[in-house]
Formats: sequence, structure tokens, C-alpha cells
Amino acid sequence: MAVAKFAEIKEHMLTQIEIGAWPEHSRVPSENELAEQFSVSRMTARRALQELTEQGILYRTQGVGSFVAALKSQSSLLEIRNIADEIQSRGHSYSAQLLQLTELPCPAVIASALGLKHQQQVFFSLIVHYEDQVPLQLEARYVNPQQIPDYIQQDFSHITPHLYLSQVAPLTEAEHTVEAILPDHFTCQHLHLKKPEACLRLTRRTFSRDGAVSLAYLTSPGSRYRLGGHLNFALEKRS
Amino acid sequence: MAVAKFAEIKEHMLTQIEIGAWPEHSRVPSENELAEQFSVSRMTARRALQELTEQGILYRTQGVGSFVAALKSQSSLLEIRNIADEIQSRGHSYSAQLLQLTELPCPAVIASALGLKHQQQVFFSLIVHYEDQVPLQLEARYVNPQQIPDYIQQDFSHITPHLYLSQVAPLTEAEHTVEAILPDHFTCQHLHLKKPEACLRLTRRTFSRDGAVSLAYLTSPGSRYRLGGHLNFALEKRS
DNA sequence: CCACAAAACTTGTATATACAACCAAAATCC
DNA sequence: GGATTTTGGTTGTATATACAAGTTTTGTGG
Repeated sequence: MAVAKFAEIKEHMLTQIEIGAWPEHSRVPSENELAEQFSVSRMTARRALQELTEQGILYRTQGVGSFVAALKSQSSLLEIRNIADEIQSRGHSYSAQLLQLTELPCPAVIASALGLKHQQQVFFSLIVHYEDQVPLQLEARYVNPQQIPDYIQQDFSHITPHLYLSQVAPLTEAEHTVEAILPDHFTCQHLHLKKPEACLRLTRRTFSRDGAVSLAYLTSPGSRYRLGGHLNFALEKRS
Repeated sequence: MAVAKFAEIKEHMLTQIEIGAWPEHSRVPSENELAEQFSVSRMTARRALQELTEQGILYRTQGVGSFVAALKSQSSLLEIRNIADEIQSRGHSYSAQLLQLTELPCPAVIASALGLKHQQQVFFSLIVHYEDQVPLQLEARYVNPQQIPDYIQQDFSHITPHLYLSQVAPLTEAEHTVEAILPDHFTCQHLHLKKPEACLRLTRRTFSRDGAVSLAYLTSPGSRYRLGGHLNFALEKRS
């Protein structure tokens, strides 16, 4: 089977929603109707409806029917984005300046976060990301050399570390913490802040199947950046 | 059927994982084995495995088997928590002080966020949350009176607005933005800050089936609070 | 011993069927 | 007209079966 039938049905339904043929809160065909239209069993049609529901694209009520969910929840998950994409999608120009790309002995905090031994060598990169020539984010990143041995050979003026890493080592998870801090002198300098102002610091630890890959500290001035737009957390509870 | 069979199987498997009987990356019973153990059809056993996989608790490989996923991804989603629970789960004492609970004409920003008309009446509450007598968060909340007409009659010294709202109007979505700000004088006062320091401001808009329910501004000092612990964003991409 | 084939087992997809639970609208009764 | 019951449609759960697709183990032939 080239492509699964339930996937074809999903495709079709997504298209209908995207082109506006099925507006928000409108009713979509029932399981039986879809089954007949696509000449499949009800269970197969059901699977398409089911998965779209899990993705938050439909909602269903027993005894009533299936409906198109509000679009605002759409872009939803998957917000581990590349800052370059993020800036460009706002229609602004992106550039970056590489300040450091070295190998250094691992500080204790980093070692425990990456599952390395203290003083073991670790890759370190320091980059400033600019939006329209204004510094938007200072990225300090530690990378596990056991998992990404070629990290230090990359040209990070053309590709962001995050994009490179996600190409080389498919992420399985990412762990975040967000803090509000007053930046030190060094950070202020690179972010072109005349005096310290409240900054967001996003700490991001990424994992692949084989363990922790990298630990990044992403610091952005509060006046220039905010996190989210819509960070949609899932509300699903374990059943 | 009191409780669905597939749910019982999930329960059993979750227990085994939680008590450590099935460690990380260990193999769990196959579809056929589960089907026999629980005297159900393979399709029912499959559903249990399937849903646990979608929740990130298992991972499966065709032709190989099903395995327990790494625990670090566990607590994961569902981080729309009650601040009272959050504090108490850290073993600290929680208390709250209600500063205001009124009805007022809707500012334009709030109106558009809640889908109300400008100057229409809206409920407003202002609360300080304390952890061990130290102010941890200032909560300013606007509530849609069309959806929650009884909001203003509640006793928020015994129940947090968020908990009350989630009981009355089941959330379907929540939208967040996170900013770093320097608080104004008023906020400093209520958070017992002698001088302004970097604060996290989480803006949370919640929705139920019928639209926007409430808009909350949650401000916490950066020195006392950080967001996440582990905000695990899902990496699932639409198929 | 090694290479290859076959078997056994796993998950993935699909079907046909049955009944339960739920809801809304239509029909009926009073 | 209004309350009640019936009916038909919808989603939810469960089963038995079949075959496809992938991996590992076993067996066989050389």
C-alpha cells in the first residue's frame, strides 16, 4: 500500500479545512459518510477522524457529530523553531555574528546537564542573532562532543546551531526553562544595551535517542522579545 | 461497561512502569501477549499500546516490539497548573490575599482578547499568591461575564481563580506569552520588592468550547520564580 | 564456518460486524 | 399545547479476521 487509506482521508479533510470549504465549527462528514465516500470501512474512516481530533483539528461529541475546531489553536505545538526562520517569517532580515567556537573543559553544571564528566572536553559556541541589524538574542551553547563530533567544524554564519543539530541528530525531546534576569555587563555589551534591562533567558536542553545533545542559554532583551505568540500547551491528562 | 478495557490495560502498564517493574527501554508485552493476558482481542490491546505511545510513554518499532520510553520526558505536558498545587507540591505553605474583586468597564485590549465589546462590563480580580508568606505572584485577571456569570460571587481566599474556572468551564485551549518586564511601582509594592527587579510576566488566555473565558497577567519576580522546571513542548509534526 | 533462505514474531493497516452510550428531532400521548 | 416516548443518527468500545511490512531467529545448503 503506497500510502495508507486513513492518511488519504486525513489529507482530503485537511485540504477542505485549509481552503475554507469547511469553516470553523462546521460539521464534517460522519464516520459512515466518509466510509462510503472513500469506499473504506467505518473503522478506517474513524481513524482519520480520530487522529485529526487528537491533533486538535476537529472536535467530536458522541451522539452529535464531528466539527472543525477553532483555527486559533492550530499552529499550536512544534514551537521549537529556528530563530532565523522566526525572524524571516516576520518579514525581517536575519544575520548572525559568531563570537566564539571552541572546545573547553566542561564546567560542573554543564557536565551534569549533558551527562558528561567534569572537566571533560565540551564544544562551546557563542553567537549573537540580529533582526534588522538589532541584536535580538545572545546564544551560548554547550554541545556534547560524543554525539556531535563535527560540531566545531561547522560554519555558523550560514546555518544556526539549532538547525544544524536538528539535522544531524533528530530531536526526541526538548526541555525548557524560562527566567527573567538582569544581564551582566558582558551580555549587555553584545546585546547593545546601554544599561541593564529585564531579559528573558530561555534554557533549552535537547535530547536525541542516545541522551542529552546540547544545552543552550538564549538571552533576549525583554523590550525586544517575548516568548510565545501562542505557546499552546496540551491539556491532555493521562487517562 | 464501567471502565473501558483498553483503559484498564493502560492503567496496569502505567503502574508497572511507575513501580519500576518495567525499567526504561525495557521491552513490554507484545500486542498478542497483552491480548491473551487480559482476555481481549489484539485490537484492544493494541489500542492501549497505541495511546501510551502517543503520550510518549512507550515507543514502538515495527517488527521489533514496544519499549518503555525515557522517563525524563514523562511529566511533560499538562503544565497548566494551579499555583497553589505547585507550591504545595514543593512542600511549602500557600496563602493568598484578595486585593480586588469587581466589575468594571472593559478596556479595549481586554475586550478584543475576550471577544467582548469595548466598555462592556467585565469581571476583574487581583490576587497576590504567597509561598511561605513571601509574595510569589501577582495575578490580575479579567473574566468574561457571559461565560462565567458567577465569578464575582466566589470566595477566592479558598479557591484560586484558575481552579474555579477549570471546574466551571472545562478548558479546551490555553494561549500563553511570556515576557520579561520591569514592574511598575504598584506591582513592586504588592510583591514586596524594594527596588524594581526583572520579573516574568506570563499572559494566559484560556478558552472553552464557547470562546475566550479569561485573560490573566501573572507577574513573578525573576529571583523567586522561573517557568517550567520542564516545559516539554511536543515535537510532533502534523503527518 | 559462512551465506542464504525460511520461519517465527513483531507492529501496521484494513475490513466486517456487533452492541453500547448518547443526542436530537420526530412522533405520540394526554 | 406541552410533556413524554420513540426513533434514527452519531460516536464509543470491542471482537475476529486477514494480510502487509519489518526484524530477528532459526534452519539449511554449500
